[in-house]
Amino acid sequence: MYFSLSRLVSLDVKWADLFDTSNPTFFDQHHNPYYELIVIADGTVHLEVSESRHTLQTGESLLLMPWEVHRGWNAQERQGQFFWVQFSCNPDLQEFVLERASQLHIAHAERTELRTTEVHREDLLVLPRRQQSLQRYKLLGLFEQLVQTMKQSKDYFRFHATLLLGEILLLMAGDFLEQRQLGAASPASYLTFRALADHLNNFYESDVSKETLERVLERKYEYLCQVFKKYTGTTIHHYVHQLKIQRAKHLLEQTAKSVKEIAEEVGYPDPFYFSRIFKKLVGVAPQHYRNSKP
DNA sequence: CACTAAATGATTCTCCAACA
DNA sequence: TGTTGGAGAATCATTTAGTG
Repeated sequence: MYFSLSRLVSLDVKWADLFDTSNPTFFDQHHNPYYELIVIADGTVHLEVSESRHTLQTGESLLLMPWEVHRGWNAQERQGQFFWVQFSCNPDLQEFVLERASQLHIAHAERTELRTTEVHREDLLVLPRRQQSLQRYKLLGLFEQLVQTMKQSKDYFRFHATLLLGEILLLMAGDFLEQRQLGAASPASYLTFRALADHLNNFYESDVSKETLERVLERKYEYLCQVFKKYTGTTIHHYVHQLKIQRAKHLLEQTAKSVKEIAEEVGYPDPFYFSRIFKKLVGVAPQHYRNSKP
């Protein structure tokens, strides 16, 4: 079973601690209103979670859903210690159906965020319900820090705890990716795409013609379009317009420059054309946009 | 998989005029 | 000063077929 976590999530650590299974309450029923992540710190832990019984070794992790009932079992065997953290998460974790291994690849590299203000897609972290970490000491180290942080309750400890939890989740998701032997090498086309996007980001107001792009990147334009579309879902010039308009909006709000000057500055020699594009992308004409802002 | 050539359809861009 | 619209030319985007 797998879960996906949105990149745009807000996390909140509720509590974290180290639990020793010699504590007699280990065999009582436990449940809580939050997500709970358990990582075995030492020894073996026998844990029963809603009817299914797990035997977890050091470094293994188990992700519990809110209100999921869990308790220890197998009282005969000696058991160890585990870290746990309870957290809330918005949006919630989604159950993730992993049909093909390639889905992970898509989550990892297929679409990329550009430098515009709009969010084109959410990258999802994929977290397995149960997993043995490849970097168990790093994981346990992070947990140790998390528990310390929550105990000290000073400075920005809640903020720090959130970052630590994020790092823990990222580490686990990264491990999972690696275990799938995916996400290792970036394809060459991705590097081409990066170079292209960098060029657009830097020169969008001056020179992004077909010829220049071919010359700078030493690839045929047809290919560049193909690659750009593949990673972003949009076209080169649509992206350039977005960059220009984004800057124009800023200039309209923050300066007293005329529309004509702004058009010139962001890369539209023809102010008539600038107006038209602005209207198309923003919904209102430049001057109206400026007037509507306080 | 990375890339090119060629063909074709799509859109963007320029320039002009009319109007608020 | 700024917005909107049209017409035609210039560019751009996409597809298909093909190479190593």
